[in-house]
Amino acid sequence: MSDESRPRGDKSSTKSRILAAAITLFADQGVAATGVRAIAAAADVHPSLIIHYFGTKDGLRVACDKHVAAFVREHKQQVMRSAGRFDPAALRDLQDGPPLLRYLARTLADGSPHTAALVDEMVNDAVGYLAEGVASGLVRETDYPYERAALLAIWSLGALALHEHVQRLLGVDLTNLDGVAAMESTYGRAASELLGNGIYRT
Amino acid sequence: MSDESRPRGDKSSTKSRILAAAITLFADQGVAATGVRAIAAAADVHPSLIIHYFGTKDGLRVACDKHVAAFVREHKQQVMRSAGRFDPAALRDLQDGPPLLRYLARTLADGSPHTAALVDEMVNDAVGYLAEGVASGLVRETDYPYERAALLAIWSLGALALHEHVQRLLGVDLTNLDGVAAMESTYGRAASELLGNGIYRT
DNA sequence: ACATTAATCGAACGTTCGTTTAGGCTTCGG
DNA sequence: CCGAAGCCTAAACGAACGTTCGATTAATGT
Repeated sequence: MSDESRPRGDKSSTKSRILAAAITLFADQGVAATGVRAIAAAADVHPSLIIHYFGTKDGLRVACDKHVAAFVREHKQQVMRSAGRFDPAALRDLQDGPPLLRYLARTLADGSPHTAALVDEMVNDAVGYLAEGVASGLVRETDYPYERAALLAIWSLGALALHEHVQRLLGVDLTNLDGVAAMESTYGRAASELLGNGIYRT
Repeated sequence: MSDESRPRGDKSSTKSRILAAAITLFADQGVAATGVRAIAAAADVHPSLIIHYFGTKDGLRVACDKHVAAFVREHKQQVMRSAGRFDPAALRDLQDGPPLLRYLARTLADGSPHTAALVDEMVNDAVGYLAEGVASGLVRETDYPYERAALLAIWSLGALALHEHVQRLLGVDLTNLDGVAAMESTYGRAASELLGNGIYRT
């Protein structure tokens, strides 16, 4: 490999290689079940280097949280599939790299402060989106706009958290899908019908 | 001769005390983050006794899965709150004892075979319930009854899995609620509106 | 009364955990 | 050239992990 611009190996990449490996393993097995040694092996570095860079294992977890949160903040609408508009191209970044959405799904259920803040932001954004929809006549009015937005967000993110079950039941992988495929999928079809008409006959 | 020898101490059942402690701690901290020693201390028994009864820690986890699954099977409709009918009295058992719903919420996201089977059952039951609703004219028809049932189940269970966020956003604790309170809650109100009318203006 | 069996404890096993400490290399400014 | 600085490794620490083994106690069958 050619590396001459940076000191040892790849400099800027080592830290992010650790981060990527950590996100992958945390997403796959959970944080508590993943040891620093396994992460180090996956990143091809020495375990103590992780401590050197991130201080502690929990520091690494926080760094992962922040990294994923930063990414999701840039692609909020795409993550909230069932209630938003789609920009398929923006999700291309998800196809490669560490499984950020699977990591998010993990931490949604595990509960981290950063994820909680992220969810709060998404709900507030959803309130705005839905208000725009109401103003343009596309979305029904409601007496409880905040609660409606919160519930839509919960349902979207809950489905993401249970993506294994969604995959098994509906054959759709919510963590590995771009927006177009989501709308054309079984999940998207059923969601459109439910949110379009409701279930109860009027 | 079949069942019991109740030799030592008081112990209505030491085994079930261990099970209850394990469910509580697993629900609170996750399986991987909970040690057998902590469970043993909570159940006030010696750690090796857990191994003696359940063979291995994973055997204990499986026993917890089965125990929770058995309980949920008896109260299926109550767990699937947003899509079903309610029998408030049947949930009284949840107020005391180990936090079975919190444990279920954990394993829904963590993924265990028993939980997956349980979810599959609930979806199939929901198909039946919804078909009855259609027959009685209460529920809209659909071209995709299975997908609709699956998605409703996913949303209900997903909200349960994200109960911490639901609590924070809507002030409702889905793991500690009986059916009536669920319908009167912010969550129930928003869910009724969404599933009743949909969001999109027709 | 005695042998049997189940229930429970106490102590230790070997492993893995997260972390610490010390020190090699490499690169580079003076 | 040299010493400082940064990247990274090697070896080891104490604690906690899941588990094993053997002994002790109490109920049961005969």
